[in-house]
Amino acid sequence: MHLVPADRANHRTIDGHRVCEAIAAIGDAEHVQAWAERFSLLADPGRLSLLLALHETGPLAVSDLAVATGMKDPAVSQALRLLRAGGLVTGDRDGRIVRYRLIDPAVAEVLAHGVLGYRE
Amino acid sequence: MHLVPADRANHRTIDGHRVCEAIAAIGDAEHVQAWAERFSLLADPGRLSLLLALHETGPLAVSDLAVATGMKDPAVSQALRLLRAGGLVTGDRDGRIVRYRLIDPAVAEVLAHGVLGYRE
DNA sequence: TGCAAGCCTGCACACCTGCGCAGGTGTTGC
DNA sequence: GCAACACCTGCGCAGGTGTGCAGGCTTGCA
Repeated sequence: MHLVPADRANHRTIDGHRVCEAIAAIGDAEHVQAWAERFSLLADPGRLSLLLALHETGPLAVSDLAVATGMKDPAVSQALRLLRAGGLVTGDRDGRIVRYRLIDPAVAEVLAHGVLGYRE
Repeated sequence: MHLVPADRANHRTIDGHRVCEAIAAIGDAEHVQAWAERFSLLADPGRLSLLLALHETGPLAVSDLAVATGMKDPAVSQALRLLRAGGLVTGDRDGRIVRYRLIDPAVAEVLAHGVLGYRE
């Protein structure tokens, strides 16, 4: 395996073959970037609380989310906008109420196996 | 279930019982905070690449990680310091070489079931 | 029609973060 | 001792991020 890009080939390495394995493990840069952005959305307690509520409880209105999380409604709205821009949630309008729900299966998996799976 | 804290009890709610379910789903604030910090560490492409390399390949030296990720060694060192402070990795010194490895099982789970599980 | 509920937006503020450079510490080998 | 190597640290810059407030928009109901 010669996965080391040409611009780094002249660097010294300690375990050359392990470097190639590591490059293979990291994989596509765009894939890593996409996941980093996902995790960035999960990295705020407010947004994480919103996602947990939506994941476990299902469709919820903005004002109910505000009460459940203790956030103010502009903050909830702003957080949901970011989550919607990232493709993690979507909102269904019902009159003057908008109910949001989680639509990203990968994030749902992370919440289930990670956050909810490791709380004692 | 009356899980709504007293300071929010006077707010109007759309689905009162769902709010309580949501509060139960969110759980402990410290737990959410701890996971938000974990995700914050995963939210950088550089750190995420390092963690993927360590997770799949095992113990790796700093300079090898720099070659594998294309980062400069101060950046790798800085990233590893943050990951170490967060309890995600640890380093074993062998002479002038320090080999790092992933020690957080929850993060390993997220990497396996999330990042690596959802790449097609 | 008038009013309130529900939700969204814009703006300004302080804060934090990642990065690169230069330089430092400790170890190995000549 | 001296030089090369592996790794770490401090500093400053640029850029992004969360937050609060005030206000606007649309919908539903009397």
